[in-house]
Amino acid sequence: MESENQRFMRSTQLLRSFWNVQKNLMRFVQKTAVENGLSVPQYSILMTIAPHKEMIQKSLGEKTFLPKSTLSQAVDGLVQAGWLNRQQVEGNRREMQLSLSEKGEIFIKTIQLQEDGVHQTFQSAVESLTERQCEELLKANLQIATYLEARATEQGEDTK
Amino acid sequence: MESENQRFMRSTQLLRSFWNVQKNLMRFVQKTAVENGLSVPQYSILMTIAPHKEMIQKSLGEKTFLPKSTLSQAVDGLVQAGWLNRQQVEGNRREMQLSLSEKGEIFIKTIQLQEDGVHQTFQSAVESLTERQCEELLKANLQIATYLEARATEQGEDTK
DNA sequence: AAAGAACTGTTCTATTTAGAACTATTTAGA
DNA sequence: TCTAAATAGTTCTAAATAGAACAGTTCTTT
Repeated sequence: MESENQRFMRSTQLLRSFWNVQKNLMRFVQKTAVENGLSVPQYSILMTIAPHKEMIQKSLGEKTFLPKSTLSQAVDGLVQAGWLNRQQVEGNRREMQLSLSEKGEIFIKTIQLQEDGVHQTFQSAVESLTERQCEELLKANLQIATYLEARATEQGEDTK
Repeated sequence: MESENQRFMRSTQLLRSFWNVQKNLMRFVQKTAVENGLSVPQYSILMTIAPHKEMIQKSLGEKTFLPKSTLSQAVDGLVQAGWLNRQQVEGNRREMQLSLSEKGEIFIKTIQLQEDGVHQTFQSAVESLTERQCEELLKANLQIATYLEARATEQGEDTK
């Protein structure tokens, strides 16, 4: 049987290790974003929409957790820059359908290939991990993220 | 032998999983910070200084990666709130010695014990992991963070 | 089908953040 | 030892961010 204190120390240590990865990752994200003329929210939006090609703005908000004012402005910038198309959803004039333009798709691919960008750098970082380690990591991360997400929605059932 | 493309997909998947943890973690960090009247940088500073009790502002900058203007202002707020003490380093009038006040130490402990704060929530999240999983996670995170940090300093040898 | 509640997104404003210029001090080197 | 370069931190300013109020639309209830 392990003491409450031990459990606390272990989780603190883990939290620190995640925080550490986070800080380092954010440095690269920030740099990659700026180098491509994007804000961090904008970068985040593009990477979120990338695998789907198109999304309702609402779901984008749910995925990215960006406050809706931030989201709205960030999207606006992306539309102006020509990376995203925006139009009202057919049959629901409240919602906004966002989709990657062709230029936008190419832009994302370019970003992902940039030497010294987040993507390439992270890929190198991950290369030192074994196949098993990767799988374990994916599993653990998913487990943690899922738990946190559940806790968050369970608490903040209120407006935002 | 595995294709370049497979490696890319795997790393993308991993990057997404970290980004996912990151987003969820940040929601709680943000919330915890605000509830205690702190900005995110200020929260970050307190958590960084916590295990050492005192630090030179310079090293704080190196640990947190905060731009020095942000750091300066955040520290100033913490000093004004009475959580930190600040004085010139003995024998070097450029550097600033920062240390937790007694109030500050208590404050941090309080934060860490808050139900629904990052710390307690993360602890619950981690409870579902096995002992082995924790160790693996720590190792992998350390490996990744270390790599990223090395890459960053190797590139950005310039000023900031 | 009218009234009110809920929803989606935008706009407005205040706050936070961060680059750039600056001040003060220390270190290096000629 | 004098000058130039480097360092540590602060201040100033512009930009990014996010809460609050808002506008328009849809859904619910009666």
